[in-house]
Amino acid sequence: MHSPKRILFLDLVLSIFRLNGLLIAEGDALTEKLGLTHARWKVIGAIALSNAGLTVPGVARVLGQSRQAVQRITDVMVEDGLLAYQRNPKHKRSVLITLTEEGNHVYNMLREQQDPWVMENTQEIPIEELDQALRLIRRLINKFDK
Amino acid sequence: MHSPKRILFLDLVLSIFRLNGLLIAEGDALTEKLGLTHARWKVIGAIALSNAGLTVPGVARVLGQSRQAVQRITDVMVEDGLLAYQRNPKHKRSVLITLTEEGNHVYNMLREQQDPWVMENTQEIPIEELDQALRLIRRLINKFDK
DNA sequence: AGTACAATGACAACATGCTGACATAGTGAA
DNA sequence: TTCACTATGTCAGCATGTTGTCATTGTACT
Repeated sequence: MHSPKRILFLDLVLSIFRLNGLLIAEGDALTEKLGLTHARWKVIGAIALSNAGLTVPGVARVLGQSRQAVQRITDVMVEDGLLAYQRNPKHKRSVLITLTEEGNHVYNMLREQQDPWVMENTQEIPIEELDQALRLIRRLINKFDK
Repeated sequence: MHSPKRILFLDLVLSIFRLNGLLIAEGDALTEKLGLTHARWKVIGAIALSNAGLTVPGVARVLGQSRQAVQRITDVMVEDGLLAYQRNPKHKRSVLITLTEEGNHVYNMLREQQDPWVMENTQEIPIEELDQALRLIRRLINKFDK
């Protein structure tokens, strides 16, 4: 039962693993000077993009990770002065995470690094191809994320 | 500079992270009964697919990982009786990894689990879409892997 | 109100990945 | 042959992810 589709799908899965590793390495290299790691810019990005403010489990849900993993990262980032915990009117213990002034500054620098990187790597790729690939990946995400 | 392409690409990157996590979870669930983890079936798969026999750094190159990470996994799998190290005529210290009888058995069971899973998850996806997505991902892999 | 269930923080154990460092083995060029 | 460079095994430290557990807080239903 070596249907072409089977081979293709397994190849796709392995390629996702591979690309994931490479993207993490790219992200780490890109943000090394900012003192960030991939785990940290994922968190910073999630918080920066949220208007209302996020709790730790909220960030975890956005990123599709365990709340414990996110908690560990945010605790360190608060120590480092990038994030701050603020009282949450909706919950006695579950605080809201916000970017400090320094966190905002780092986020802006992150954007400055990221923009040319994106440009460089999508230049010769038609937007339709990106769109199609994204749609397939989203389809798979929905299939596995219930 | 919020071009659609920029947004699209960042979205794609985040989706790859997300799908990667979900695929690992799927793989772990699928192979739990076999006593495997995602790190182990990646290694088993790489070795099973190689004709000539692979060394530890060889597996690492195939999987795009550090040789140290692979070494740690294979050492445990040898202890568990799934893999065996064999003398390498080409190198005094760098042994070849082979599947033991039990390793082969586990690999076959892995295939039996995997096949219906692949079927189930690709049923309504046209083969052309899979192919296009794979090609884009390969293109990105080549861009980042030098 | 009371009670069961879900969500959260906190801590621990563990699996995996990375890099760095060092000794040894293999390779290729002078 | 000799010597520099690369490849490999090995050990260590660290970052990040997962799951499990327990106490506490929120929520929803009766």
